[in-house]
Amino acid sequence: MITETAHFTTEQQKMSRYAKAMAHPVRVFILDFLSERTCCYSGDMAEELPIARSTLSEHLKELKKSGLIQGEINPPYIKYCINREHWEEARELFMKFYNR
Amino acid sequence: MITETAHFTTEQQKMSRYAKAMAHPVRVFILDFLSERTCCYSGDMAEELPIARSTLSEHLKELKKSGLIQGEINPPYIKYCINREHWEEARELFMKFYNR
DNA sequence: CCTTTGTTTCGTAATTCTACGAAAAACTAA
DNA sequence: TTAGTTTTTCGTAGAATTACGAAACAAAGG
Repeated sequence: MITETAHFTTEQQKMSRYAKAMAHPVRVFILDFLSERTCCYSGDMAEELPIARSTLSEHLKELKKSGLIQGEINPPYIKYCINREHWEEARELFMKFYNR
Repeated sequence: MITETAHFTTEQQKMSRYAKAMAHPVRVFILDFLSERTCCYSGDMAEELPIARSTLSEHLKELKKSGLIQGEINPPYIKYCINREHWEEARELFMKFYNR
């Protein structure tokens, strides 16, 4: 993997990171699901997905890593929601990218 | 990999495919580069990227597979350009996705 | 203290991605 | 025909992704 970031603009690097977060149907589903409600728990999504809970957990971790979602621990639950700040950043990047 | 597509909408599947195409800085660079001019050759891009030509070729293949670009053979050159139809589809999907 | 509950982490395995150089392909020009 | 140009395909290798079940965690309730 090329990590010589010098050749790419910050925007190009951010774009690719957000895109990577969205590069799996389960993760797009999660983002859709979360943006339809204020927040929800991992279990709510697990019921609607044909994957193991541990797998869902890994996808949630990926999305957290990208910044698009955040998880608030409230044991034994974890409340997930969209991270509006990064969502907005991604929105602007994709807007700018596609509208030309 | 989950290919039981029944659980995901067509839009979710398309989104994830377009996002996957954009999930690498080199490929974002290529899309940027192509959308700044009408068309160009593989060699034009190779000069500006710190990767082997064969690697660039693989990234171009990925982008072609996604539909975002197309290549017109004009030996010994291959003229690449944005595929406007699929670009527009991706644009609309990302718009709809992020604007809510 | 032990159990239950919701979730994550770990160990593991199969698949996919990224990358390179060497070789092949495809057409032109000499 | 031979040589030259541009680009892709192939063989290979290492890294990352996706997936699962078992085990671990962390707090609440009995």
